[in-house]
This record gives sequence, structure tokens and C-alpha cells, in this order.
Amino acid sequence: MAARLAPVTDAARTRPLLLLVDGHSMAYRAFFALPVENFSTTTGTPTNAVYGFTSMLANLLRDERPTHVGVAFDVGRTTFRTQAYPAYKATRETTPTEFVGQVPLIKEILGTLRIPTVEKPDYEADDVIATLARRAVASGMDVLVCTGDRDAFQLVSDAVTVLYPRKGVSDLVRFTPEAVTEKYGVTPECYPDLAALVGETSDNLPGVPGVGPKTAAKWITAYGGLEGVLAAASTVPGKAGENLRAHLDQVRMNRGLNRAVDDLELPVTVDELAAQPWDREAMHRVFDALEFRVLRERLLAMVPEEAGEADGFDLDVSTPASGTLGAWLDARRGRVLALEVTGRSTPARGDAWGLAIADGPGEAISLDLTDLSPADEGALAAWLADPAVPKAVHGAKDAWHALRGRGLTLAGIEFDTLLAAYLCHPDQRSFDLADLAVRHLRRELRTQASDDGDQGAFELDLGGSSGAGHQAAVRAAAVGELTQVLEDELADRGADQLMRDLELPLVGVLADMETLGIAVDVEHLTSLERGFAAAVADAAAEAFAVIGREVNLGSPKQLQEVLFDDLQMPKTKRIKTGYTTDAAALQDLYERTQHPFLAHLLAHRDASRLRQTVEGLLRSVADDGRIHTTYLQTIAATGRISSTDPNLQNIPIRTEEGRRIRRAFVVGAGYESLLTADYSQIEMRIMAHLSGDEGLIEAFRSGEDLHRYVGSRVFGVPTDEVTSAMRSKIKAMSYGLAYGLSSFGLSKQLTISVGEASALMDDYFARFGGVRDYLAGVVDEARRTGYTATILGRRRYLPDLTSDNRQRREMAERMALNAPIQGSAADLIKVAMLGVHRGLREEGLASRLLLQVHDELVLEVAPGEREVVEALVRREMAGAGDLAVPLDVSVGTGSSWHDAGH
DNA sequence: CGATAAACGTA
DNA sequence: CGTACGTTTATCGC
Repeated sequence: MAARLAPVTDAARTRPLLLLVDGHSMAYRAFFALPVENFSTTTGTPTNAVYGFTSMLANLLRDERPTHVGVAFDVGRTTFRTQAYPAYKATRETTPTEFVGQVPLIKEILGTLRIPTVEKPDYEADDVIATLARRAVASGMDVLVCTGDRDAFQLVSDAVTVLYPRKGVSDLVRFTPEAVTEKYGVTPECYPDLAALVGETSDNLPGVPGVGPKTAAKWITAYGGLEGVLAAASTVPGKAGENLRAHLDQVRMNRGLNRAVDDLELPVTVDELAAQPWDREAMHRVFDALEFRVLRERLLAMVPEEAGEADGFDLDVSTPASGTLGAWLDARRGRVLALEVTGRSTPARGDAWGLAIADGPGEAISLDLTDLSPADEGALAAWLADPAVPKAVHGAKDAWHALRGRGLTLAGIEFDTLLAAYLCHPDQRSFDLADLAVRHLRRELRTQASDDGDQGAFELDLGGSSGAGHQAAVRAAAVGELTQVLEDELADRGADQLMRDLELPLVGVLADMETLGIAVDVEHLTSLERGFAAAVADAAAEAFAVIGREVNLGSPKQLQEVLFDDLQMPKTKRIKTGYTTDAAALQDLYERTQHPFLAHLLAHRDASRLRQTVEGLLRSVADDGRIHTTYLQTIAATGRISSTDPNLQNIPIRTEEGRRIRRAFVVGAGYESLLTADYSQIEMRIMAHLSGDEGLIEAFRSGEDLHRYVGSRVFGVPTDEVTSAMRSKIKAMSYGLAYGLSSFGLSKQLTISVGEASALMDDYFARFGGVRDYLAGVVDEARRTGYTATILGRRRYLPDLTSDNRQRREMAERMALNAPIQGSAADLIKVAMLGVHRGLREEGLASRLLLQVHDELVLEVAPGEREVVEALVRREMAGAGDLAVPLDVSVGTGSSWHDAGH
């Protein structure tokens, strides 16, 4: 492995360099230098000290290139110094708990970097550093000491430099002997003399009153050191001299305490501080957990990669001679070969120019698709398209789009390492092949060619056995090896069936949907854009007129000034940057103040939001007059798919203005209508199924309006006496339960007291006890097993359920409540999509599936197929699962998405 | 330029 | 102090 902190061949240096860091001191500085609000994980763990410390360390490793590194830590608060002088450091405030928790994290990071941490009970980090520094210098090394403790200046010499933070942790001042003398007027060895006279507030060591660094330096120079000063104390003139005589004991004690001990017995030797290769797998794990993406990249970028190392991919890469590709492929029939496609995977506009195929770990070929002989092209096309030829790939959908752009059909995908990694670790957001290789294979994917960063090679060398071609071959080989590993891991996690029968077949369905896209009425969109833009301008003008000046209404910062400074409005909910200006808060303010500015601002928000949505859609219209979204199958931790570029899963529907945007999605030429089919109350039905609550199951079987039925039971009135207010309370609570809603949250949403909300929940659970038991049980079981599971066995791992951190734990509990419900719904609609897609094909229908919006499918219906398609969709959606309650499906058709809605 | 925060749309 | 997403804009640090 090439990871090495400093190449020993560094020509600029002749002597080895030891970097010694005072861990507590630097971490503590980082803790106060970086605002904790900006540095904590999504689950609330503070990481500001960890981040600051690691960032500083990364800079030092990069800039100083030490050959040896060690980090010293204090152990507890008592040392031989506090024994001798109990007041020592006694004024230090208790360390904040948010800081204490970060020290182990720092040590964990140091562990992954294989940097030893050194501690000595009863001594301070400074003493450890002094000892190691002395030994290093004795063996001919240079030493850098990084600490925020000025006592370390006594260590400075020709061979030892102290890096002292000026502000924060990134601005370090280099204290050489000259720098110390310049700043303090005494040599480094006399610095502790000076400090003894002046005192150190932070250590609770009083100095001689009236004596600052200037006087102290003058005395030390005049009398030749502290001993001289003390000996001559009786003759030192003036008030300062008087004070000195009154504080001789204190000064002597100060000097005793600030002397660094440099002959400790330590568990490590200087040699053992030699830089070691990093534990990259552990680094990924720890940095993932801390959510330090950029910092990890910064560190990894420092490591010079060397080609041909044992841990790389040692591959025999070739390009078959023209006309021999078919034979090469035939010779490997029956084996699962791994593929890597180089190209662009934009739906409907893909292209592929390179292809690598790996056969086992040692052999691969790479092809330039732009320059194949007709015979090879034919052989390749047949091989790719043959569903009976098993293949593995990382990201089958992207490969599918790219190959399609070159007229090639991809079938027979037996394994997808991207999907496999996602099913194993659904909470991960990205599954970069290089990362997977490091984690599961302990291999580096990078090769010399890619390290050079030579973009030119990419263009010039499409298929050869070096450069881009070699890189593709390495990736293909990695896919092959990952397939072996991940197949086992999938099976261990009980996800192999989910992979084979659901996610993998879904790839083709999604690829078809993306390729088809949905037709839009561009003229309609353009006219909407004009209208919304005019509304934006009007609202802005009126808003400015009210306050008499122009501000950027899109800037929360400027709005806060206007609202809370200029207009002196009551403060809203606190956010990181001050007070929120979100729509709910503005609405609330408007109801209380009736200030017209707020009305114009809200109107401006609405209109600009709509305009922005329309503009985005217009930008996305492809040459075929359709919008081709991309579905992401490996993003949502619950198992849902997401839609991007553009996101067609958040097209407005709630307001009339928003619904006008839905009218722009229309049936395409040659088709009869759009058909939408959605599951009604899918999540509550799944709740009923999973909980087995008889009352809730009966609610669905009765055919009565769900919320009305539940309301009648909770409030103890006949269903026809459930008022709409009661119904909406029940609806809010029912859905809230699936999200882990608390009585506090419910009270907030319904604007009732916590007591009322709590009573409402009690009444609910009194009638639907099965729901309560289920919700409690699901969290319990997940805590025990480590994961939740959906009806198809899709897992979500929630290690935070046992966290000591309440915020993290409760967050995980809410996730545990929601994941089986949201995830089961995702399972069901995926099954339905497969069924609809297959049914359309098997029945020879020309209608097609276009969109999925979590619980809704949108199809484009070919002329004359409406009835049969509706029956097919109803059958497949309702039959997607065998639940204790029926799966109701509502269907609508029309010439636009809006008109097809219901 | 890239990352983050705020805001807001959907299920 | 209710889950899951994606996109835009402003803002700030590098």
C-alpha cells in the first residue's frame, strides 16, 4: 500500500523530522475556535474539536512532511504538579462535556492514521513532549512541537521549533530561538524564568505584581537568569523590587512547576513514532461516521500513489486483435464476466465509448467502442444483449443508458455491485466503486494513469491497455471481485432475494421510464413562467413600497434585518443564523401584526417558488419535447426511489396555482391519455397490516372513510357525527404516528396544549392498542437486532438506537418507527411496477409506464387501451402484496397529469 | 469554486 | 421535539 505520510526520499530534507502535538491543548483550541453549530453530525454529535484538530494535523502533515509523528495527551486532571501545589490550574473551568466526548474520537482518527498517542499518568502532555523531543534531538532528529502551552518555549533550540497557535488552530506561529528572543527578550532556556516572574493566569500561578514580560526580561538579562535575580532580590530597586521580595517563594514555586520533565519513562520510543501506512478502511469508517467528507479527501489526496504495488490490481489487460472478440467471449461462456462501461449515461442521450470486460481477478480486455470492426461489433452486441449470458456491473442502469446510446442492448445482468452495496448499507449516500474496493477488497482502484490527472489521456486512449482503457479494466476487475464478496454479504443480510427478484429487475423498468420521459406542453409552461414572473415583480414592488427600500427578498439574512430590526416584529423560532423567516412563521407574524409587508412577502415567496419550478422544468425539456428524469435507486435509506434532474416527485399539487404546473405534463403524440393510479392510504394500511390491530383492520374492511371511522372510535361518537375538525385531528395523528410524532409535536401541529395532545393520543391508543404495541415492539426489536425490516425483508440498520446521546437515540427511534412503513410501501410499489411493466409487455400493449411518485404510477395510454390498462394496473397494484387489509387503488385518466389526477 | 444553510415542493 | 427525498438561492470560506 502506498499510503505513507512522508516519502523518505524527500530530497529537501536531510534529517528525520519528528512532529509532536499536544493533543488536548490543540483540540481544546479547535473546540473554541469553531462554532459547534457548524460542526456536528446530522444526528447532533459535536465534532468541532475533532474537525479542527484533524484539519490542523492534515495541514502539518502536508506542509512539514514529518517522518515521525506522535500526539501526547494529558491523563486526568491530577499530576505531580497538583500534588505539590493544589492551586495549580485550579481556576480552570470544568471541561465542557461536548469537548470531553470528542477526545476519544480524535484518538480514533489518530489510530486510523497509525499515529501513536502517548500518555503518562501524573504528568502532563508537555512533559511527554519534552522527553520525546530531547531523545529525538539526541538521535539526530529535528523536532516540531505543536502546542498552545507557552511553557513549551523552553524546549526551543536549533533542532526544536515550537508551533504556537496565534488564533484558531490553522494560524500557527513558528517559534525558533530567534523568534522567542525577539518576542520575549530572553533566550528559550530563560523563558521559564520569565514566566515564573510574570506568572501564568491560566495555570493559576500568580506572578510578581507589577512585573510584566518587559521588566522580567530586563532583570533576567541584567542579573544573568532567575537565580541571579533571586540572589540579587534585596538590591532590586523600586516598587517592583519590593514586590519581588514579597513574592520570592511564589516565584521559586512557579519556576519549579513550569519546568518540563524530560526524562520520563514512556511506553514508546522515538523510533516507534515513525510514520506508518494508514488504515484506510478504518479511516473510511470513522470519517463516514463523523461526516468528514472533504477532510477525508484532503488527507487521501496527500498520499502519493505508486503504481504496481502489491495492493493494487495486477491485471493483464489486452485488446483482442480485430475479429477475435467473438472467440474471446465464446471461450468464457457460462462464467459471470464483469463489465465496466465508459461513457455518458444521461437518459435518452447516452453514449458509450469504452468497455472493459474482466474475467476473474487477473485478466481483462478493454475495447474502444468507437473503433470496432463489424465482426467484433456484432459479437459484442449479441453478447451484451443475450439475457442468458450472465454479467456483473456497478450501476447497471447507467451502463444500460450509455450502451443504448451506441445502439447496444444490455441484458443478462446477474449482479450489480451498486445495488448490492446499497442493500447492505442503505444509509450510505454514495457507493463509489473505488470506496467499495477499499472497504471490501482492501484494494486501491487508482492507477498511475488516473493519478496523473491527465485528462488528455482520456480522450486519446479509449481502449488501449493503458490510460483510460486500463482504468476501465481495473474497474471491471474490481466489479468482478466485489461481486464475489457482496454476494455473500447480501446473503448474510438476507437481502439476496430482494436483490434478485426486486431491485435488479427494477433497473430495466426504471431505465425504460427514464428513456421514455413525459411529454410537456412547452407553450403552457412558458406562459406560466411569464405569469409567475409578473406576480413576483408585483409582489416585490409592493413589498418595497411598504418598507420604503429595496432588499433582496430571497435573502433570509436581509429579511431578518427588515423584520426584527427595522420593523421590530416579535421574534420567531430560533435557527442557526438568527430567527426563521419561513412561511409558517411569516403567516403567524402576519396574523399577529397584520403588517402588509408580510402579505407581499408571502405572495412573493409563492410566486418565485412557482416560477423557479417552471424555469427548472423548461430547462429540462429534451429535444424530443419530453422531460426525462433520472431515478436514483440507491439513495433513500428506506428503500424508496428518488427522482432527480429534474425531480418529478415534487411537482406541486396542493395549491391551485401549483396545479397549473401539472397541466403542463401532457399525453404525447400518438397516445390517448395519461393514466394515474395511486394507492390510497398505503402507509396506514401497512400500519394496520404490520400491527395486526383489529380495529384498524376493520376500519379498512368496512369501506368507511378511514379518518372518520377512527375518529368515531376515538371520540366515541357515530361516524356521521365526526366533525371535519375531529377528522383532521385524527388524520394528523394517524400519519404522525408513522413518523414517531410526540405529544409535543402533535400539540404544535394542532395548536392545542401538550396535555390535550397527550390525552388525544391516549384515547387513540385505548381504541387501537395493537398500534401502540406494534410501535413499541418495532423499536424494541430493532434495538435488539440492530435493524428494522419491511414486509419483503428490506433492512435498515440503526446502531444509534443504543446511543448514549439522547438526541441521536430518539432520532433513531423515529427512524425505526417509520422505516418499516415507508419501506414496505416502497416494496409494494416496486413489485407493482415490475408487474405493470411485465403485464404491458406480455399483453402486447403499447401503453407504457412513465413516472413513479412513491405511491402513484403515471402511464401513457395508447389508443384503445384505456380499459385494459386500467384493469392491469389495478390488478398489479392491488395484488402487489398479501396484506391483512385490501390495497385500494384509485385511477384517473385525462390528457394532462392534472386532469388524470383525482 | 465548493460547501452549507435556509427555504419549500412532494409522498 | 414527525419520516423520506431534491432544488434553488444566498452566503461564506478557501
